[in-house]
Amino acid sequence: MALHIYNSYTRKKEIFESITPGYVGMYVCGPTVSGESHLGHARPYISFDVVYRYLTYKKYKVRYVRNITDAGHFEEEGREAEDKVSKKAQIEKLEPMELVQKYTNLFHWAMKQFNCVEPSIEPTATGHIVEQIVMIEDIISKGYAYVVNGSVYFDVKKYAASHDYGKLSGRVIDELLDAGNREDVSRELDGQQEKRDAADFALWKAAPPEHIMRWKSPWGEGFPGWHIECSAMATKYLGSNFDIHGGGMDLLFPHHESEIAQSTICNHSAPVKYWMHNNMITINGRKMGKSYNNVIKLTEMFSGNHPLLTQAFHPMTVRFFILQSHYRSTLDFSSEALSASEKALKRLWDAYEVLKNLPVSNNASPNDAELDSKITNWLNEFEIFMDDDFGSPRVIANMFEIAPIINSLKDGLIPFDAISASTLQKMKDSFQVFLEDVFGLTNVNDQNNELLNPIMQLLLDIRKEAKSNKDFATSDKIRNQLTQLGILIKDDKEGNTTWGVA
RNA sequence: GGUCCUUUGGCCGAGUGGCUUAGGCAAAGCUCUGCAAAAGCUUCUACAGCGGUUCGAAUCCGCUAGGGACCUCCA
Repeated sequence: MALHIYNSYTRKKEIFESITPGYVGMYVCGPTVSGESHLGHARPYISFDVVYRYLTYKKYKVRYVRNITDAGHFEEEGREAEDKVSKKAQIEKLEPMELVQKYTNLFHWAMKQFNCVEPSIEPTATGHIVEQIVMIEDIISKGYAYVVNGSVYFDVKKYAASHDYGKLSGRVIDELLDAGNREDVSRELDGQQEKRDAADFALWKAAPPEHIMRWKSPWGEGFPGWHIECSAMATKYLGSNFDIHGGGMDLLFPHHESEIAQSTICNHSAPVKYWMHNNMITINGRKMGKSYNNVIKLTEMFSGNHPLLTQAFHPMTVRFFILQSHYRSTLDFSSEALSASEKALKRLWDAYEVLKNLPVSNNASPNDAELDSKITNWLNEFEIFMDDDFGSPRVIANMFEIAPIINSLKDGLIPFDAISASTLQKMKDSFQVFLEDVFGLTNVNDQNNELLNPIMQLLLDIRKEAKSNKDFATSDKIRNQLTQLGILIKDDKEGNTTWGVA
C-alpha cells in the first residue's frame, strides 16, 4: 500500500508521490521564540516528527526545514505597532537577541525531551532578511505589491483577480476584500488606512523610532512581515516547489494562504504539493492559547507545577498522549487523560521489554496457526495504518492487542511453539521499528544503571531466600520499602523477580 | 455575521455502509500468589435528537440541538 496523506489544499486524502523520487522536501512552521513553548506547541512538532520519521522509514531522503521566528511582529491591533520581541525584552531587561536566544535554547531543550529529531535545517528569520527583501522586491516588480510610507503591502485584490486566494483556508475572497467596510470588523489593523484594501497584508513594515529590531531596506528601516519569512526560507532551501508544508490549523489563514500568494507570484507556481495541518489541543473544549489564558507551559508539564495538573508528566507520556489521537483531530487535555496515557505507555513498554528478552526458538511452523496469523496480521497493519494518513492511534491499538500475548508467552500461558520463530522475530522487529524509530518513544524507566542493578539483584536474592524460608516479615519488608521508594517488584510464575521504577 | 469542523460506552479516544462496531484508563469478578503487586481471563459496550436515501447506516443526505475552530497574534 502506498502512503496516503490528507491534503488540506484539496481536502482529500491523496497518494503521496514526491516531486523528486526518493527525496522529500518538508517545511514546518516553527516557534516564535518570544516566549516559552506550551503544550499546544508540542503537537505539531511531535506530529511532524513522526511524519519525518515515517518518511525516513519509507526510505525517503528527507530534507526537513523548520524555522525559528525571531523577528518580532505586531502584538495588538488598534495600537501603535509594537515589536513583540523588543517589548518583552524591555520588560525583562534583556537584549532582544538575548531573549530570543534564551527561548530558542528552551525550545531546543523541550524538543530533546520529546526525542524529536532535529530538523535538517533550522533557519532563523533574522538570518534571512536579505532573502526576504529580495523576494519583496520581486513581488513589487511584478506589480503585486505597493509601497506606502516605508511599508510594503501585498495587493490581494489584484492577486485574487487571477489566482484563487482563499482556496486553502476556504475563505470567500469578496468578504475578505469587503472586510474593512463591515461593521462587525471593529478592530482596526495597524496601518489599515494606508492599505488599498483591508485584505492586503504587510510584506515589510516601516519601524517606528522606538522599535529596536530593525533592518535597512530599499523602503527605509523596518522589519519583515510575518508571512514572508516562511516563503523566503522555504524557497531558498527546498526550491520553488516542494512536497510537504506543515503547521497548525490555526495557521491556515492568513499565514499559509499568504505564503501561497507570495510564492506563487515569485515562482510562477504554487509552492507546495501537500499541505498538512494538525488540529489543536484544547482544555475543557477550548483551544490552548495566550488569548484564552489557559496555557500550560512545557516546563510546567514536566514539573507538575500548574493548578490544572495533579502530577508531573514525563515528556514521553505527553508524546504518547499525542500519538494516541489522530493528528487531525482535536485533542482535549486533562490531567486524567494524561494519567491514563502514562499507565498505558508503561504497560506497553513493559510488554516491549519482555518481548525483547523472549528467546527465539527454531520453531518453523506454528502450533496455533490461527493465533500466529492474527499476530502477523496485526503487525502488517502497522504500516497499513501509518500509510493511511499516519494512523498512529490504530497502530497503538494493535500493539495493545499483542501485548497480552507477549506477557502470556513469558508466563507460559501460551506455549512458545504456538507461534513460529519467524513471527516472533517479526514481532520484535516491528515493535522496535514502530515504537522506537517511527514513534520516537524511549524508555521512561531508564534510571537503571551499573551501580543500581547489582544492588537490586542483591536485595531480590535476599528476599527470595527469606521467602523460601517462609520469613515473610523480611521479604515483605524489602518489597514494601522498595515500593515506598518507587520501585515495583514483580514476581512471575517461575519464581523469578523483576523490578522497575513505578 | 461569514466560512468550516465536530457530537462515540463512567472518562480518553479509533473506526468502516452490512461481517460480534479498536484500544487505553476506571470499575467488578475470577485465575495466579504465603499475602500482595504484576500478569492473564471475563464482564460492563456507545455511536446527540428527528427525518430521509438504502435490502441494510453510528458510518451517506437534510433539519434541530450542543460544542468548537478560523475570519486578529496564534501550533
